[in-house]
Amino acid sequence: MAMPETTTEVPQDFEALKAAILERKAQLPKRLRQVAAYSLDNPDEIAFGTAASIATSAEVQPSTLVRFAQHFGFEGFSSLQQIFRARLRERTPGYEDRLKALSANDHSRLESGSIFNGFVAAAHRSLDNIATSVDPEAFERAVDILAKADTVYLIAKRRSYPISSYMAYAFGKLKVKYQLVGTAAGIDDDMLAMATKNDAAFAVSFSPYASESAAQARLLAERKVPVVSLTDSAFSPLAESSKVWFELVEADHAGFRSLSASMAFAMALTVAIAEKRQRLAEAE
Amino acid sequence: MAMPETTTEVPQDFEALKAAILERKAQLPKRLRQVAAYSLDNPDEIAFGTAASIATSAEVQPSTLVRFAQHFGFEGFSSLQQIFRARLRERTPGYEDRLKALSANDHSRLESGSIFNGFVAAAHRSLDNIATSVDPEAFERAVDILAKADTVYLIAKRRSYPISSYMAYAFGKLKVKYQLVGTAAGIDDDMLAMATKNDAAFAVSFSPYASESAAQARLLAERKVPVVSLTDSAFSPLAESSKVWFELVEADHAGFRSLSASMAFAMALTVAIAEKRQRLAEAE
DNA sequence: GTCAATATGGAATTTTCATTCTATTCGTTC
DNA sequence: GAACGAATAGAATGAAAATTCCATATTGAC
Repeated sequence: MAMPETTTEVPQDFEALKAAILERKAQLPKRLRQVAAYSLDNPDEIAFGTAASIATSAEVQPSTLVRFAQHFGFEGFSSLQQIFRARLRERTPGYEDRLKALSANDHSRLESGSIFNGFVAAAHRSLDNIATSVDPEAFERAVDILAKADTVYLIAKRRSYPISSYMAYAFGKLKVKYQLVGTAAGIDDDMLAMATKNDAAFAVSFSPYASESAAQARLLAERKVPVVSLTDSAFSPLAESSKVWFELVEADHAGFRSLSASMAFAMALTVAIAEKRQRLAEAE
Repeated sequence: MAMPETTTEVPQDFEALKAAILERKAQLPKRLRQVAAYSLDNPDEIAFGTAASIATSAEVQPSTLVRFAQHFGFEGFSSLQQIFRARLRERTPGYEDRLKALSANDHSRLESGSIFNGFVAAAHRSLDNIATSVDPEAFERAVDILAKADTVYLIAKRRSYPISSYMAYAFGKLKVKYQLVGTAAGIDDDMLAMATKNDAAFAVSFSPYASESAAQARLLAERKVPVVSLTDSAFSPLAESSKVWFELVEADHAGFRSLSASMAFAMALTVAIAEKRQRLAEAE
């Protein structure tokens, strides 16, 4: 066999390997590129899995893994795997060390660093908060209402718009009928006019409240469309129109409120609804 | 598969195993105690080694390792080894448990509760990850590029759209000129045609990649408009068009990736840009 | 000191896994 | 559009590893 090992250097550590993969990714054939992407996206899997399990997960054949390794000068898949294992050995992933990593990767040294750290910390605080402030039974009721709805109307403006736009994306993927309300001012009310009591709405609004959202929620409530809402205050005008409502106070940094907890909440709600829908559909 | 042990509980994570070992260490026979000590002193070896290599290193027989594992209720050595591997694999062990500990508000009792907990834990993990994976100097460069831009073009589709829609909202409040690209397909290119090298773009794209986003970023890059991007893989087609790019892998729950870390990143970037702009304006 | 129960060492066995081999597909070039 | 070469899938192979088994040693009780 003609060994190209004198010309091409075999990467000896993970960084070198990563660089080599990125450099040559463009010229790699389809399946090998697939492996290349998988290996950099899921390095832990490569480290621990067996050739067979990795192959399944990356949707290639085991033999492809071997060929991939040989392409980069390794003798076989096993010797390539050593690189991925060494990577985990080197950096101690203990929890205590992880916190130190924050200061080792010292953002605060640089001008914008403290801003970055501040937002990450605020997001953490928000998430800690959410676990205690959301009542699981209310959550269950909310899921129930929205899962039984024919179409889910998503109401959100301004700062809460990203939340509902995520939900819209996810609902689309999950095949849940929805209407995103809050884009163009004019057509909103026409949309809402079509809602019946077999539908339901999910409204998000944080202070300062967008008065339209509250008005739209009230409109729906009057027409017996059940409304679930997420706000940052029990005094929110949304609360009174809602069958179920959640109070979720996001932590802030420099006056800018985090959205991480709301986002996590929205994802959980979305997936829980989709799951419940599936169960309901199967029960029929 | 082993029968579900009714009398002795099999430790399911490293912490539980460690506790069990320490508790029963005194009553263990000589060789098993030897293994116990070795396993807690060299957990990485257990994770990566083979039964034979570990046996040699711990100066026992391979069969002793199997006996040791069975002593603690595992089926064999391999299943015990999984615990040691999981310890290295899980980026931040502790959050799932911490949430369970918070079970005064016991979500997991209810159906949708575990979904909720799962997403909160995933968000926490993502945030831990972001602190280590974002290079502060790259962040600084990104802020610099975008702060000096006349107009910031925000490019995002699908799952990343909520990110840029938040940035759009915040930029509006902060009086930073921006253009949100990604709403209606038709007018996007006309918008981008107006971009000059005095502008800049921020593109977000996660796999599966929206090819439009990549194409638009390339278009801008060709016209010397500096592009900063946020992706979840070095393989993202965005990376090659970007002056600065960030790789940010969000943790997932049940296959749904969190957005919390990206959101925190976006907020930090937005505010950092606005702040820098103000400083630049004052300096004039 | 003897017996029984438990623990241990080391070989035998079985299982699992990486690698190799070959037929087939895919993509190019002439 | 035919023919060649590269790339790939999937089964076959052989090596390595985990586990089991059994003979021997050690420990503790009476």
